[in-house]
Amino acid sequence: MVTLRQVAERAGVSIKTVSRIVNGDPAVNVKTRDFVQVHLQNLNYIPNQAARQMRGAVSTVYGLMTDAVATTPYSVDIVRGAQAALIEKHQTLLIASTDGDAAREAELWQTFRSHRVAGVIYAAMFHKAHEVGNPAYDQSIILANCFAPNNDRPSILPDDEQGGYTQAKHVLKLGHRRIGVITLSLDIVATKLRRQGMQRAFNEAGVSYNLANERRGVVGLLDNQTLVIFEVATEMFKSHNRPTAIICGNDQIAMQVYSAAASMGLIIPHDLSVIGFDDLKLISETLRPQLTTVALPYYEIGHRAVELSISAREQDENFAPRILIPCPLIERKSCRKLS
Amino acid sequence: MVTLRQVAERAGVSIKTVSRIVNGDPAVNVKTRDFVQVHLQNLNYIPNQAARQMRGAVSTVYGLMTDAVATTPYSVDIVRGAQAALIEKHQTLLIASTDGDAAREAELWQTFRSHRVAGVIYAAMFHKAHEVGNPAYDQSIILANCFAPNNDRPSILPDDEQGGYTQAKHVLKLGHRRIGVITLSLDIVATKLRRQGMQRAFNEAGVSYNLANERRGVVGLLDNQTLVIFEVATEMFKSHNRPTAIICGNDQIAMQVYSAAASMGLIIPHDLSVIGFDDLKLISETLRPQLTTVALPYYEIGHRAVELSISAREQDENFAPRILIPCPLIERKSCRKLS
DNA sequence: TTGTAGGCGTTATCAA
DNA sequence: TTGATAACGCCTACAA
Repeated sequence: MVTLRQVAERAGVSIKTVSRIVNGDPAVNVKTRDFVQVHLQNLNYIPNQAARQMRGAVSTVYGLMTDAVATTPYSVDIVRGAQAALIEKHQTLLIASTDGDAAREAELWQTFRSHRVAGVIYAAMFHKAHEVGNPAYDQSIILANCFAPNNDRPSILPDDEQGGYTQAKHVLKLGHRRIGVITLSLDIVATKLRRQGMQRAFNEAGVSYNLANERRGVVGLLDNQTLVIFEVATEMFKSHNRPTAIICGNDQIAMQVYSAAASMGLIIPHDLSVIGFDDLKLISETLRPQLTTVALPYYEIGHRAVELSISAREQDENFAPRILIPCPLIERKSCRKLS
Repeated sequence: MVTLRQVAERAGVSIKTVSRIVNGDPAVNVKTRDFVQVHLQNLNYIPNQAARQMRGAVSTVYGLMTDAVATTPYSVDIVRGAQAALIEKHQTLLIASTDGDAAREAELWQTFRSHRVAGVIYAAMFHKAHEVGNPAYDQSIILANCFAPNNDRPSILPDDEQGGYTQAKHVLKLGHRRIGVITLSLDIVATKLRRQGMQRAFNEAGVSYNLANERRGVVGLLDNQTLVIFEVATEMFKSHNRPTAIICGNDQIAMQVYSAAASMGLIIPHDLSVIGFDDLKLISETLRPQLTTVALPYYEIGHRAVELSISAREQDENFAPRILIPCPLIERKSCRKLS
């Protein structure tokens, strides 16, 4: 690798002069600059980050730690969002996955420390609590799509309460009153929050939220039991008072509802309105009719997490905001207005 | 950050002694070792990678460059595979995305060079040719899910020819003879390769591959035109000689075929066998019946790419193997044996 | 406007 | 078995 010294020798100037030029210091003669720049080009000089950083400069590398267990495929958009935010600032991203293993996580904190990363984002692949297992990491840690049990760390989260509200509000506004709900498992954070949101929407509309119309689904993406939804939906449709709209805990559930509806001869959205959650485009854009749903703002979460990480460096250690990112309604073709 | 010097002072030994202990040099008195190790622990010493690397050690960081345009959600498994392979070797991964922009790519080569990464993997999100745009990167570059137009770089690719063969072989073996094919766009590499594979299977079975049964689909995942498949399939089913099996270019196409079949009252697999490609679990495991398909081995591709990168460091510059990873058949419930 | 000296944290060399 | 010294490439402080 070419060093400043080598360029300096070729150009017949001092190391410092070359350094100035590389770093755009204006205090340098234009002629010298142009002259040296040619050599810089010819030798294809690239500054050595390690050396720069050792000299005391702030690291240009951020760390991103993920727990890639039971991954939903679109949650990697968190990573994309983070990358995008970082590239704007000419920073780079060191990435690693714990696979949900605490020992691995501990190792990774060491690794990140060893690289003196400027900050780290811990990103969970679904919304949950996570106690960061680092005994002694001293830079900023931002939680993305997860939160500290004691709320003592900055975190960026999807606003699931608002998401549930948005789902319910949408179908209510379209005039639906007999509304079925098929949720994810009750033990995940998002389910509870969304239900609160739905209840709020029902209250506002002066409709009582009828638990009897709620069914519990299954969360596991890779879980064969998701097929259970088909039965659940079918049973709902057989009811003498069958719902005119179904609110689903995610798009996969909605997909099953489509199947169940088709098998009973119900036409969506004419006979039945369906609204999903997540906006898994693979599903939402491929279903016929395309699925109206509420999106999980993963990209935005990653993006904001990086911004927060950067700004956190100037905060004191009690800095622990909890930032909620809205889940937008994505209107497509699966809901109709009752007249 | 704690340095060797600080530990040395505390322990009352020389810097070099501490260094020896940190690096597991056996030439050190056991007593000294134990004694110093206590201080190492107490002060929570972590070696500074930048300093180590500057001293001339080999970098422990690899670079991964992706082109995240029009991403299929599961192709990120390439990244997972790469991470897994790297963690086994206690290496880390610097990651960045070009977004398909050549200027950005050029910048990234500089960045990677600047960090003196030990090697880089360029991973495409779908199988294609890619001319690496690096004027002067001198370490090993491995192409994952893509290949150099001149075949002058090592690359790891899915064996699409074998994948197509596997699809066709499967339905032929089940006794199907009237077989419809809905491909991806013809301008992508995979389509041509898979068709060759299908033709090979047909030849082996002594059946002629009838182009009249082939329809061209659309590749764009985010493309509304995928809905066109529904019409294509419906038209096929209306034919007086309707196919008993459909080979699909991907699982999304298969999903559309399911819809079309349902709307015509055809039961899968009784009236129609369907085989997909990609194994997008979100779809393949959620469809009813679950979809028989051929998987794209993304994880494996990422894993092998890293292994290749590591071994490539000892090769001369003409090292340019082209390694094909098989696409395995994932048998589920959507195909039946004709009796 | 340009250059010199020194030091960042680590490891290799050589000496004790 | 241990330690002093130099060097890696860069940048800051200071001087010319």
